[in-house]
Amino acid sequence: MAQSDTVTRILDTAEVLFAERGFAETSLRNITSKARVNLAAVNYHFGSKKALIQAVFSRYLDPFSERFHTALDELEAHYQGQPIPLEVLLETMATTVLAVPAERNSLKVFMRLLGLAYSQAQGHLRRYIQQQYGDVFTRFTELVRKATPELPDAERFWRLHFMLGTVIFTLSGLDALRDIAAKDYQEQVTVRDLVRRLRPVVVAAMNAPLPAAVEEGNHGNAQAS
Amino acid sequence: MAQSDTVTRILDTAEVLFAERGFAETSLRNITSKARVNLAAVNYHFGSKKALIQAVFSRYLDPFSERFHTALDELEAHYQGQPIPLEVLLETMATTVLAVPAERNSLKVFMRLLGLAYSQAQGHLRRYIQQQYGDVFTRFTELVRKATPELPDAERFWRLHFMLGTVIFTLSGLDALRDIAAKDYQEQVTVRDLVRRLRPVVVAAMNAPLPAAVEEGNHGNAQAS
DNA sequence: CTATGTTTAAAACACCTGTTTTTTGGAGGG
DNA sequence: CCCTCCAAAAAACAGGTGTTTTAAACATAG
Repeated sequence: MAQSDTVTRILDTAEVLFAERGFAETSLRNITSKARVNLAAVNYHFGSKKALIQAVFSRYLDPFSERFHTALDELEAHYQGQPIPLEVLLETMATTVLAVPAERNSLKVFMRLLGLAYSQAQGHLRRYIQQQYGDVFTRFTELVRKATPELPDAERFWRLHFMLGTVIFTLSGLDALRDIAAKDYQEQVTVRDLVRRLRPVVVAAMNAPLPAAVEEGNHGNAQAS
Repeated sequence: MAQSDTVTRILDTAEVLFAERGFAETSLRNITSKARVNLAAVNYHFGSKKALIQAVFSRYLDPFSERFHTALDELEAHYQGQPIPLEVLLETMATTVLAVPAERNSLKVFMRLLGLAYSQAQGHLRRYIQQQYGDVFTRFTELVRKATPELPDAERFWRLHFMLGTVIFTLSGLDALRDIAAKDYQEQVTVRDLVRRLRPVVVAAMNAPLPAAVEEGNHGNAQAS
């Protein structure tokens, strides 16, 4: 019983503190004392603080990766080689992302962690995520490519990252934004409400007209919706 | 000569290291040794590390705030009470942002700093920026409101922050993204190129159709472009 | 030239960091 | 019963942190 109870208590506490304050600002003593666990337990069970950070991510990303793969399997089976519409792909991704933390902690923590993975230095983390979960992302982008054949590859690449920024930035900074929004519009916004607002914005952004060419006159300015 | 040279050397070095590694991961000894300045000089000239961080931001945001205010003055004078088109507002903001670091360090540093201000814990920084430069942002959003009268207030609020996330996320994580992009598309992307790509995406996102209503049937789904 | 106030330099301070080692506790299996 | 094994607790370690203090150098005004 006390077997792996310590491990999960460490993980549960660590993910919350990491999400709240970042990695460098969260000490092992913060974690272990709040988890009511001995300080040495972290290095005993995980080996190092870096390994603990990666373990926190794995506990979210492993289920996500698996669920998303099977969801894409089903989509591909259903569409039988035909390109899957962009809206369906985005909807599937959103659904999967929303489903994962439901069985764990809050979605907010998950998003904050993703945001930190990008913004904090922590080179080891980006490398770990890249080589551990890069294939899911690659598979998804390939499907998006088939769904938007009119988009130049580079343009699609950048727009996907634009939208990644939108989602991560919004949902990871949700608490602060929610405060401002509540102050100005006295409206209690939920995550699902935000996702509802995000959908048309993301679709419109992906379908935006191509930018004006850099050198020659404004050709290639056709509406793509 | 050695008068305020120490101060600027500290600021020049600090902003680069902060942008590269974040605030907590950058020690005063890192800064002072690289700037070839005595350790105590930081606390002597700035008072504390927090104050140094704020000083780094002020050196960017003070010129930006001033330039942006005068740019908006000119716009308002030119349009004489008529609503300023959204594209013009966005273009003006982009131009001002691009103009500020031209006389200082690179734009990349400026954007990284902005991203850190949001993502890092550092509550004092958000508070400082809010009460120091909040009025410029308020003025801008008010102009955007007049430019997009068909948008509900809450919707416009969220879309502005969606786009803020896009820009900050993209430009602050530019190095990492540039590496990936170069690997896949062997295309050396510049900041100005990215801004060119961002323009139609941001405009399309702001003009996206309203989201489906949350409770009742799908009314309120009118195209807003 | 002597004072005075300001800037640098060096050292010390008190504290916190991640990690390692040593010691203790308590189940199972022979 | 003893003994091994594994987890937990306590303590120690080596090093880094922001900040403060002390001492020296310097310029400038009286």
